[in-house]
Amino acid sequence: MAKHISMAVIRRLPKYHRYLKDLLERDIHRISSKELSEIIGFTASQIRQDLNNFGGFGQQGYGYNVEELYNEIGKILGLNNVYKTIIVGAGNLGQAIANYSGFQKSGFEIKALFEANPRFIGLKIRELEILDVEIMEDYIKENDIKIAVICTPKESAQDVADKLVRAGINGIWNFAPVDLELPEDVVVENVHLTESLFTLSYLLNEKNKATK
Amino acid sequence: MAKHISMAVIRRLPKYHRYLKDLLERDIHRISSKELSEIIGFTASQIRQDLNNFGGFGQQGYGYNVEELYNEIGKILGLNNVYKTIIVGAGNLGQAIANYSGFQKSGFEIKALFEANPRFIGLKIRELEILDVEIMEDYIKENDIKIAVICTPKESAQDVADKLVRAGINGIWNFAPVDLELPEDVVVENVHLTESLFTLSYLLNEKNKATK
DNA sequence: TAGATTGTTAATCGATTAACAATC
DNA sequence: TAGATTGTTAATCGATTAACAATC
Repeated sequence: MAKHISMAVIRRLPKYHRYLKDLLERDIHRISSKELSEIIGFTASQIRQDLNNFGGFGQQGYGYNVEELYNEIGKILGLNNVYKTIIVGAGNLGQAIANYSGFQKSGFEIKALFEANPRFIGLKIRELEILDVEIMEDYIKENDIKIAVICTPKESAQDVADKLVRAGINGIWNFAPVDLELPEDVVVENVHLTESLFTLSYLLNEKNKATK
Repeated sequence: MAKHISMAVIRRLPKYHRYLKDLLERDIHRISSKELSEIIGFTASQIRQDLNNFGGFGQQGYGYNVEELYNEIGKILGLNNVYKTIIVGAGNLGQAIANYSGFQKSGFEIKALFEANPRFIGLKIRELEILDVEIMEDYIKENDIKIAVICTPKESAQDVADKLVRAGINGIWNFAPVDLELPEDVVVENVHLTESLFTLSYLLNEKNKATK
């Protein structure tokens, strides 16, 4: 049985992935936990512990092969899969996500944008037509959509989530400032921008107090 | 001397703030840690511990006054201040942030957008003119800007950050997928969207393995 | 082989939870 | 007053760091 991996570890994986890609682009093919520690800012001990949750990717006396480790972490993150994705809410944020090519490159294929406001329906973002949220459930079922990105105002987010769940979505990337109520087999990742900004505000305040 | 507050606690504060606002809007004026626990999903014990880092806001036998607690947490987060803010990078994401009225309402006054691409310079987003990033340093100094939001591609983010630091900015809200090198008196809060999406991807994968 | 560095166990540190006396 | 619920101390749990034998 697979060992339980804590969220703290999981959230470090994408960062390893990013730094390893960087190293590859700089043509560095071998790295020790100590060297990686110096550029990524985690302790060498933590890096070895983290990686050993998933298997022994290193070699004593040598370190880690950058390309191999990059690929392995990619697999652990599920980046070898392709996920059909839709975006709900075609406001600025929805459009920004639709336009960011990095997500597509990582295997998140954005198939359509949905919107409730009739003024937007029928318009196009890149190649993507904006569709009426009324037909969303059918679209998800017919096109085997796995992931939905919620970029609606908070008032409609739970409603949209309920529709997504009914249509059989597996995962939700939620940008609305609410905590969605979901069945436990649906995975959710929240991006609460206001909470992030308020954290910055707290830290700024702290700093100002310290200087006084 | 002020007691040290851990990041875990700090990151929960905006969530308390959000739920307390909700309660106020629903005309609930009094709440116990136990009741709050049930709606916010932290343990009652944790809630009391968290709040007591900042002072005794409750009353034995009664609980907490919602409005008072909401205001106190707002003050702790520094939301009674107004911060002059600029956005660097006028792509979709920069525009999305400029257009979101919630940030303005919380005291983050967006004063200008800066952009390197001449095609965008001079255009307007709402009332905001897009300015040339070349004049950014002077603008910051002349207008007493405290916060900058970085929405540039990753290649220019560190360069922009260096300019911001030189001009005397206090805090950076960074959306570029890099870890910025900054002097320690400049506060930074990262929003790494790709890391968030990859976390969702991991969790989806995990779930699928479990069902098999 | 000698040196380097992993994988892994043990020790430490910090955060969360439990318990309960204080008190409204 | 009796009941409720906080503030706070103590216990537990989990995550990070240190140490070192294994081994390339």
